[in-house]
Amino acid sequence: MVETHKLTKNQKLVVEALKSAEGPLSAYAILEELRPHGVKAPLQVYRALDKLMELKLIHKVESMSAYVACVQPDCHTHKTVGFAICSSCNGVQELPENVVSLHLDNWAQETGFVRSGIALEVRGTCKTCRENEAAEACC
Amino acid sequence: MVETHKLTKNQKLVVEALKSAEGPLSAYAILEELRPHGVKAPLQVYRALDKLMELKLIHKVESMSAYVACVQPDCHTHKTVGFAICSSCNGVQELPENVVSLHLDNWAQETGFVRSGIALEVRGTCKTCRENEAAEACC
DNA sequence: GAACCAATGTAATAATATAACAAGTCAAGA
DNA sequence: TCTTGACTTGTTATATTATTACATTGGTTC
Repeated sequence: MVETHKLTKNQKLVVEALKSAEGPLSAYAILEELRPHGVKAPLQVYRALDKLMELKLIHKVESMSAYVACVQPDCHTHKTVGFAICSSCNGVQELPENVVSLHLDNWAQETGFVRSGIALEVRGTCKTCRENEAAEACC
Repeated sequence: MVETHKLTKNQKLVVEALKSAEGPLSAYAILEELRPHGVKAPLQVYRALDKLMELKLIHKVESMSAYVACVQPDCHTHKTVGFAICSSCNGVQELPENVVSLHLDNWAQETGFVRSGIALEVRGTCKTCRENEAAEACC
């Protein structure tokens, strides 16, 4: 279990905002949401985000400049992290660790590159949006 | 062969700047480099970048907000693209297509997610930097 | 308490990216 | 040739994302 009780006030606020969000939030979206709770400046959010990423409680979706709470139960132990992002609804699904790593290990060994982390962002259209688009087109 | 002769003036300038660069360049770094050639505004660069990405002649390294010319000979046919980024020197190596795709296909089929593109950014330390660090530490 | 370290608050600014609109270019067809 | 329309361009202004710098607070250790 993660020791969430050690988090500071701002860190708790930020991680809770992300957990209760539908999808990824930008730093400034988080700021707006937390203004009523006394968070006033971008830096307060960014500092909390940095620490939370260090603790592997959240992730940054690089291609969106946005942040998500990790949904996988033992995510803080992951070395491999990926997302599937729907270009239509901006929804994000986490990719299980096993979809990626294997081949990379070989490549890393061959080239002498030592991995510390990975960002995998798959773009596409999710099932729901695809079905909606099909429904609109058919009639 | 790619039809580079169809590129507009700004597009040619931008792609050439990226090709002759050591590593990834930010949009504003490109702008500074091209000022002597009459490029004056960020939008001129961003528009060229957009088109070049559409043509698959260059790629964006999301986690650096920077852009690189594709080095793989048939890169414009790739659906899968990845980079290994050294956290020490910021150098970027392109990952061959075959290191990633397999497992993703299964996952995509299971979840009904239709892929259109992929951004894979592996963080770590490259061989050269690792050796340099080792040399510094040993004595 | 004094010294210290980490977290905080605040203001200012840097870096990255887009919106809005006017104007120029060029090929296809009347 | 003229004109229409799609596309590219130039320019200004502005939005969005992220960091620097510095003063302050709050607890921990000696």
